[in-house]
Amino acid sequence: MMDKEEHLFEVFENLIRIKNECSCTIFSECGLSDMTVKQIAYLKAIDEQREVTFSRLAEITRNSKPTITEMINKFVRMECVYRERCPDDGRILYIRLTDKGKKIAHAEHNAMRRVIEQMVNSLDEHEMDLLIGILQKVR
Amino acid sequence: MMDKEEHLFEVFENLIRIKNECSCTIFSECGLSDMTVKQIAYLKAIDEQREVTFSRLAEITRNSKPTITEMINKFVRMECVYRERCPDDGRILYIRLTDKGKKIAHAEHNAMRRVIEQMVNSLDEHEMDLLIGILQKVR
DNA sequence: TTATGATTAGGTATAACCTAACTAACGAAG
DNA sequence: CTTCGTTAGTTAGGTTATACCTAATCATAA
Repeated sequence: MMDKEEHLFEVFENLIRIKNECSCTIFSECGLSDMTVKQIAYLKAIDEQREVTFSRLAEITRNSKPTITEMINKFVRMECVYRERCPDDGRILYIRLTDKGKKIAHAEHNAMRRVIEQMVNSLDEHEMDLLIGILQKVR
Repeated sequence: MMDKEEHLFEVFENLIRIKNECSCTIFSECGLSDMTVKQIAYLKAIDEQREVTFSRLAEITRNSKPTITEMINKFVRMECVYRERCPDDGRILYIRLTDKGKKIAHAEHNAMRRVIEQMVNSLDEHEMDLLIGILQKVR
């Protein structure tokens, strides 16, 4: 049994490697290999909220509003987000992700997609069913 | 087919989630949730080399020697590494990982192991064979 | 006119790097 | 066996950038 565990380990290492390669490709496609984990987390936070304002983001991330302004200015320089004024209330600005911002926020997700696509290409329908059946059992 | 892809995606998301939970557990077991990606990469570099010295690490990481001294002092404060003088040449110091340092360097690896262990517990031998057979086909 | 949302100004702390100068230890030459 | 050049690591001191903050200001809404 130990032997099988080892084998399974190698197989999964391989899959994770493929996934990481995909993430890296996506990040370098955006020309942002040096982005910090925190920055990516912030972009994700912006993505998850809809219609997020500066005050709201300050609340969520537990930072002061000037910190958020600074952060957003940086993201604007990086072309990841833009400001959109609320049509009903001129004081409010929404923070929106650009295509590039979305790409980064979804990078992990998309890397996963690419690996799955590779699977779909490598496996037949029967194997897919088997795989789904087996992996569903793991909790 | 689209439907199966979606299904497979969910199944894998679940596995990755389990793995990430494991990594987080391992990091917080070390009381170091705020470690940077770079620091972990450096610990891994120390782990991969054997008998690594300050000069060698400066070479590998393309930093100056004072930078390495500073970095190692920090890791010593974090109780991740210690210095060991070379018995044959008093000028040379080896950088060694403590148990905590090793734990961090191997965190990803160990998280993977835990997930595999969960698989081994959830699946019978036949299912394991099937799984290995199927996943090996993905390249 | 007061409250609210965002920005600006100005400041602090720390990280992550650097060069130059120093100390300790080795090893070969005289 | 001393001395001198070399090597390994450290210290001192500096730079630059990041990531935060408070207080004050500006624009808009109610």
